Amino acid sequence: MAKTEAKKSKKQIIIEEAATLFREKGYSATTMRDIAAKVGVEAASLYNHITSKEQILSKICFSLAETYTTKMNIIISTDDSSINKIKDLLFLHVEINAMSSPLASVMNDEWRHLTEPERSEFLEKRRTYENHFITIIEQGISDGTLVDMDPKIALYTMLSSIRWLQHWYHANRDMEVESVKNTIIGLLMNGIQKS
Amino acid sequence: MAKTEAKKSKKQIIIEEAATLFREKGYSATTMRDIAAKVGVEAASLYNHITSKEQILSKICFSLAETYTTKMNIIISTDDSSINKIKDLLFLHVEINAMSSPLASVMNDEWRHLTEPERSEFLEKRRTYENHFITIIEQGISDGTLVDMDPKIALYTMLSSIRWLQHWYHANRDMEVESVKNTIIGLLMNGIQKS
DNA sequence: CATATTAACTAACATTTGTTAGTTTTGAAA
DNA sequence: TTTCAAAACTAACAAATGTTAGTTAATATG
Repeated sequence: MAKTEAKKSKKQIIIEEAATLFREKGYSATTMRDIAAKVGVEAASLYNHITSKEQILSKICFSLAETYTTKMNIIISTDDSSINKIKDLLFLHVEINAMSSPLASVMNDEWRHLTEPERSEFLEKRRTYENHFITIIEQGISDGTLVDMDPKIALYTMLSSIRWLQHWYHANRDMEVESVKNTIIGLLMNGIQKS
Repeated sequence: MAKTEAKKSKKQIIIEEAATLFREKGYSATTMRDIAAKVGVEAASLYNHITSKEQILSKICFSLAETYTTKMNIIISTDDSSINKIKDLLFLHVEINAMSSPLASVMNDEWRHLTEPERSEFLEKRRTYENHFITIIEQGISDGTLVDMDPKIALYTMLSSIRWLQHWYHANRDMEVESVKNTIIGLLMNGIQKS
């Protein structure tokens, strides 16, 4: 009563438990009965709250995609330098992947199990996001703050480099969040080689 | 007759077709009937050559793991500088992920569907590989050629950064292999920031 | 208390799954 | 041509899967 924690809807609980299982076993290997057991309910009861297994996946993918898009728009609209925008975006990715609700893992690895038209819609969103990111990198290259390189390769390499967090972080709690953040961003910015 | 190409065993063909499907749809979502169709045979016929679906996955994971281990041992046994050893290992990873037989993708993403005892055996091998890699990084740090940083974080970041190739490369053939290689290694060595 | 809605339950369905059994075809060696 | 093993086939299995139908319990509202 004292606490003002938003009471989670059962639907939300189902989605979160499902996400945990999807990260652990993958979408296809996770059964509705697995999810039901985690929620503490019979499989058939899930259908009072969700309409299909795929809808769960869809909700996960699109809700996180929405988060990325929103944050991206905020960062774009500032008049920060391109290199700072990139740093901000990388921090964002590190945070989402490390804080590791399982959402990141599922969105990145299981989107391919979406069926049409959600699949195309999702890929379209991702493409748009990547294009915005690439534009920022190109600005950095042309204003001379970034090394001249293929921006696409740079983007994929950077984003990919952060993904291990979603699988590893929750198993390696000995590492300090701040330390992980700074090491990764430092590496991407300046490399591992002492100059 | 003129060509001395090793005639592939049917078992090998099955494993390769399966690997392609596993990369595309994931292990669990790929059925024995899918594999059979690709091979051009009925599902039951596969069992004249392999003993189970899981054995296929197992063969894929361990054969590539073997490749990594062998190459690692060669690189370790040279008296090259630690930074050159690291470069060699990164090149190796780029090559395996880019040349992209689907093996890399499957080993990295689907190993968790191995059952015991293969699963533990695989993880053990991976651990050993990583530990060797970390040792090399530590040498580089203590001899002053590498930036002082957590070697574990550095390792995971570097290896992870290369993984996008396994999913993207075969779709983006417009990029030149050499260009991709050099951009990635350059980025990891010196970062994206102009100094 | 009466009532209406929400959400749980049991039972079952139609498919799909990996795999086995038993049989026929293929193709090389004799 | 006969023979024999390798490898294909058809048929079927038991188990597991996502989902629906129909019903009962729980909870909030009048």
